[in-house]
Amino acid sequence: MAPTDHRPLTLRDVSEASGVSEMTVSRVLRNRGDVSQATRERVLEAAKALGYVPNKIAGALASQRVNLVAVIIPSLRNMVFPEVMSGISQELEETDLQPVVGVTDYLPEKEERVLYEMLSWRPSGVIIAGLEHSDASRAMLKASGIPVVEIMDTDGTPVDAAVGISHRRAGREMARAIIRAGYTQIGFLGTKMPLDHRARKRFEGFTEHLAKHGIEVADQEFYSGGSALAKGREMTRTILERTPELDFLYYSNDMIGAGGLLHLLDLGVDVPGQVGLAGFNGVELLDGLPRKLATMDACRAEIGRKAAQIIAARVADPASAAEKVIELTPTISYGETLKRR
Amino acid sequence: MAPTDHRPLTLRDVSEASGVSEMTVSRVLRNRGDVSQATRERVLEAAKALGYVPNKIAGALASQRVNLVAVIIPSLRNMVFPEVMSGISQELEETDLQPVVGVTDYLPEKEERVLYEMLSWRPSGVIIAGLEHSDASRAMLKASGIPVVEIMDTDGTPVDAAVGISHRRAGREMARAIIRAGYTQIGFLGTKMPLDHRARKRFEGFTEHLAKHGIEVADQEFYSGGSALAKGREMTRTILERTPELDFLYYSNDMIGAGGLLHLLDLGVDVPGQVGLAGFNGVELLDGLPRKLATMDACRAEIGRKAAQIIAARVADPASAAEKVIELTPTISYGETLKRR
DNA sequence: ATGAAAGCGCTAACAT
DNA sequence: ATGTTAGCGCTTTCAT
Repeated sequence: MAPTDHRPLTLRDVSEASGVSEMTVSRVLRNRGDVSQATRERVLEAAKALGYVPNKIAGALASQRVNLVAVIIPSLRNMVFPEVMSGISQELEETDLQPVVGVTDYLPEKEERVLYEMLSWRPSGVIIAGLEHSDASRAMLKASGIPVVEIMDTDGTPVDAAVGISHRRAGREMARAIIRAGYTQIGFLGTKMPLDHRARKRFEGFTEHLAKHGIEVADQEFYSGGSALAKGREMTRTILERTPELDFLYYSNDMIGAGGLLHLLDLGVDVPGQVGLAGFNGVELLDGLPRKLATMDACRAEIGRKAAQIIAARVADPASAAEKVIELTPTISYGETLKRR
Repeated sequence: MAPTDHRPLTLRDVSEASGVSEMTVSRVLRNRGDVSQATRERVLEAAKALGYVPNKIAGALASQRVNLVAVIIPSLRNMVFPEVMSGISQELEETDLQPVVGVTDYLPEKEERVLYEMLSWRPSGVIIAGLEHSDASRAMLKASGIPVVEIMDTDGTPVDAAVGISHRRAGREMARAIIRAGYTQIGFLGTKMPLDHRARKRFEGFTEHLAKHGIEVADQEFYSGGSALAKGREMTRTILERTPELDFLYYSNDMIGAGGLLHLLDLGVDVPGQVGLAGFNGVELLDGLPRKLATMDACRAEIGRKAAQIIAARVADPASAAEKVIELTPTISYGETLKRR
C-alpha cells in the first residue's frame, strides 16, 4: 500500500470530475440558484463517487454565517442538563441550526474560557445556564452581537433574554406547602456548592417564607461528591441523629431526597406522618421508588425548547423583538412524602 | 441609542488600536514567535479594551488546523455516555484539543448525518461509539484521513482503532458466575432496542455460555421508554407472574435491575437466596440501594481517557502507530444479589 | 443556467 | 523583533 497522502477533497476536485465550474458545484451542493437537472445529477454523482465532504470552515468564512448555537451548561452528569439539551435539539431540528455543547463544571473561570472558545467560532446564538457570570463573560456576550438566552433562572437581569423558573419562588412555595401541612421542625439538606446559585436561591426563598411564619430552619447538612443516593442516606442519618426532633427534610435535589427516603423506610420511620420529605427537580427516577417523593418540576425540556425558539426566531429575523424574560411555573408534586391539606 | 451596527472586531482593529502590524498582533494572541515584552503588553491591552475575540474560522482556514475532536455517541440520557465524555474531556484538557459532541439517538441514518456535519468542520480526530456503522459512515471515516477511535466495544473490526470491552465476553462471564452460584432457571430482561448492538452482544455471549451447560434462558421480557426504574419493577412483576420458577434475573442495565430489586424487596422475596439478580454497568446509583446489585463495570471513564490519548498522540505525531484494539477487562461485582462460591 | 473575480479574516513562509 | 505577501476553500456579486 502506497502511503497515499490524504489531501482532503475540495470543490475543485468535484468540479474537475464533473466538468462543471466550482461555482455550479457549490450551487448544487447547497440547493441554491438555478441549476439544470442534468448538471445537478452529474455533480451529485461526482461528489458521491469521490466521497466529497464540504469544508464548512471555508464556507462559513465566505458566507459569514455559522449554523451553530453554543450551549453552555455546568455539567452533563446532572440529568437536568441532558434534558434541557434534548429540548433544545428537538426544537433546532426544525431549523438548520445545530447545538454545540460546552461544559463549565460550575466554575466561572471555566465558563469564561468555554464561552471565549465558543464565541471564537462565531456561532449564530448562545444559550447559557444561569444569570450569574463574570464581568468578562457578560461583556463578551454583549459584544458578540448575537442572540443570547440565559436559561434555568429568572431571578436577576439577563444580558439579552432569559427563560427559566424563579428558584426563590420555588423555595417559597415549597415552604408554604410544608407549613400548610403542619410541619414545624424543618431541616435542609443540600450540596456544598457555593457556586450553584439556583440551589442558593431556592434556599433563600425557602427560609424567607419560613421566617414569615416565625419558623427557622432547625438544622442543615451539606455534602459534596460521591453517589448522591448514598450521600442522601448518610446525611439523613447524620442530621436526624443530631436533631431528632426534625419532622421535615427539604433536599436540594431529588437524588439525595430519594436516598433519604430509602433510609427512613429502612428504619421503619412513618413517612410522611413522622417525617415529611421533599426534593427538587421531578426526575424520572422517582417513579420507581417505593414511595413517591414530593418534588417540584423544573420545566427542563420546556426551558430548552423555548430558548431554542427564541434563538431560531432571532436568527431568522434579527429585528424580531421577543419578551425578554419568560418565567415558567413549576408545579409542585406532593407525591407520598408530604402531607396534603 | 444609535443602532450601532455590530461588525465583529478583526485583527485589523486590534492592529490599528495598538499601532502594530496584524501579523504581530496574531503572534501575541497565539503566543508564537518572538515578540518584545513591550509590544506584547500593548497588544494585549488593546485587544482586551476592544473586547476582541479571535475568529477561529479564519484561523482554521489559514492554518489548516482545527483543534476539535468530534465525539459521536448515541445519547446523553444514558449516564454511560456523560461518564465517557468526562474521561475524554479530562484527558483532552492536557492538550489544546476540544471535544465536540454529536448525538445519534441510536439511529444509523442520524449517525451518518451527524458524522457528515462534524467532518465538514474538519476536526482533528473522531471518537465514535460502536463498531457498527452504515457503509457510507465507514467510508467517510476512512476517507477523512484523521485518527478515528471506535469506543465501547471490541467485538468486531474497527475502521482505525478501538477501545472498549468485549460485550460477548461480559455476557459469558456473567453467565459463568450465575451458573457457578447454582442458579438454573434464568430470565433475561432488556431494552427493546434492536440497534443497541452492545446489549445484543452481551445477550449472545450470555446465552452461548449457558448453552455450554445445557441451560437455556427460561423467559425474556423487553421494554422501551419511560422511567427505567419503574419499568424494571413492572417487567420483573410480569416475568415472575408468567414464569414463577425463575431463580435468576439478568438485566441489560443497572437501572432496570435496581427497579427489579426494589420490587422483590417490597414483595419480601429472599434475594439472592430465592432469586438472584444482576445488571450491567456499575452505575454510581447502586451504592445507595438497600442491597447492592451485582453488576459488571463497563470501564466508562477509562475508555474515554484511552480514546482521547490515542487521538492526542496521533495528532501530535501522525506517524505514531498505536495498538489498533485495546480491550479493557470489566470486573464483575457480586454485590449482595448474586450468591458467591 | 453558468462562469469569473474578489475577498471573508486569518496564518505560513519569507523578508527585513 | 517585526513586517509583507500570498493564499486557505469556499460564497457573494456581477457578468454572460
